[in-house]
Amino acid sequence: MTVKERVRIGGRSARIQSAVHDAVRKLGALSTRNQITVPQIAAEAGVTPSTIYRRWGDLSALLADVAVARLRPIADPDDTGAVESDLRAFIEQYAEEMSSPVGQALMRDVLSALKEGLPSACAGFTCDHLTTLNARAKARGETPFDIDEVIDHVVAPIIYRALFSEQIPTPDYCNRLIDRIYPPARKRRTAV
Amino acid sequence: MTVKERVRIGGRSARIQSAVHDAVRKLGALSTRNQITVPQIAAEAGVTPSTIYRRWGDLSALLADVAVARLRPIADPDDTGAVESDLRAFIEQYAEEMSSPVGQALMRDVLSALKEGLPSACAGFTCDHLTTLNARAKARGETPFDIDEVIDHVVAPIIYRALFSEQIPTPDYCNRLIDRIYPPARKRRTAV
DNA sequence: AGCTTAATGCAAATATTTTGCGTTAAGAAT
DNA sequence: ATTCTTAACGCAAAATATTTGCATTAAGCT
Repeated sequence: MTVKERVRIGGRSARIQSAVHDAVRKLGALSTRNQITVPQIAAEAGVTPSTIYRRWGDLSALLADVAVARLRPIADPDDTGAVESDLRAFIEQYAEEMSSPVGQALMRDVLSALKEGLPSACAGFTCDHLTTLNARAKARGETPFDIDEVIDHVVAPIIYRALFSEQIPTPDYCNRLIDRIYPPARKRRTAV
Repeated sequence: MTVKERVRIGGRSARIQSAVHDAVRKLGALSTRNQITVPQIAAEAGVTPSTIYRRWGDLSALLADVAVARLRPIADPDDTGAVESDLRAFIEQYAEEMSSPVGQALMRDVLSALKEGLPSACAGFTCDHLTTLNARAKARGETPFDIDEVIDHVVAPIIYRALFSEQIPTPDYCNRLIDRIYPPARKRRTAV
């Protein structure tokens, strides 16, 4: 059994990682994906191109690494007081982000890299958020929603349209999807 | 107003297109996407690399061009005698194809190319098939299904899982999705 | 059959990627 | 705090990919 060598994560390695990621974000905002090259990123980050090739392998692996970092959540979804409104607020923001040009580009970067597990890791971020909303619901004594049902019938249609449709998912569209989980009959009653 | 120059589509142009597409398919079967290069494809097709760069622009545009050609349907879905079984048969085959390694690779090729309209064109192929099934239903005097509902709640979950999940959509899973369109109450009756 | 010109081949130039080897510094051990 | 091992990085050269100018081939119209 081979012993795993020690990977160095401090000092210079960390600085280079951060500089390269910042360079990718900056150049990504200024040009399209097929205009970005490793030598450009290296110059912007202040490293030599072979450093990038050695550490990441190729451009698509680097773009995916940065995309995963950007897609990884940094905070829990907003707490709106009830699980239904939590879900509606979360999904509306999620749809806005994922269907924006930046969101679409990040999803493409993740899917384009030939690295098994990346797309499912990103899907896991979404699943984690839904789990957080359900944990709150339970803490409030509310009935949690079916996470698989939300993924199949709310998240999947939104992502499918963000990637494959020329019409981006609107807030109305998202709320209509969620109406299948929370039918709006009570809303009609309170509207009278 | 500029006059569009005549594009030549016969003879040598057609042969080169066919040879290059065949070369991409052949090399795509033998290696992973990041191992394929334009010079390799050119050698396999018997053309010079600059021909490929001039005609397609870059490797990802070529891969997308070939992916679209492969995703474009060549026949109508099977006619099983009733719209529900037509849909079930179509979706089962669609899920099998799209979640296979080849299907996943083709979707990634289409999404990776920075060419607006390609992903939605491919989604259009699916929509066309659903329209065909509904035209048959109407011809039989049956009630057609809601195409948008099938796209959002059957197609989208399948494609989402094919791209983002480590578990591929199974026939059971697909049929459970379709059960939302055609609830299986009558099946329970005949099972007794 | 002749003509115009789009597409292609060829080769050179430019850019990117890969690789060997020396240098720097991360991090463990003392 | 110092020393030691060695992972990560820089540099430069080599290999490969991509781009471009120009000549040749042949598609398609008259």
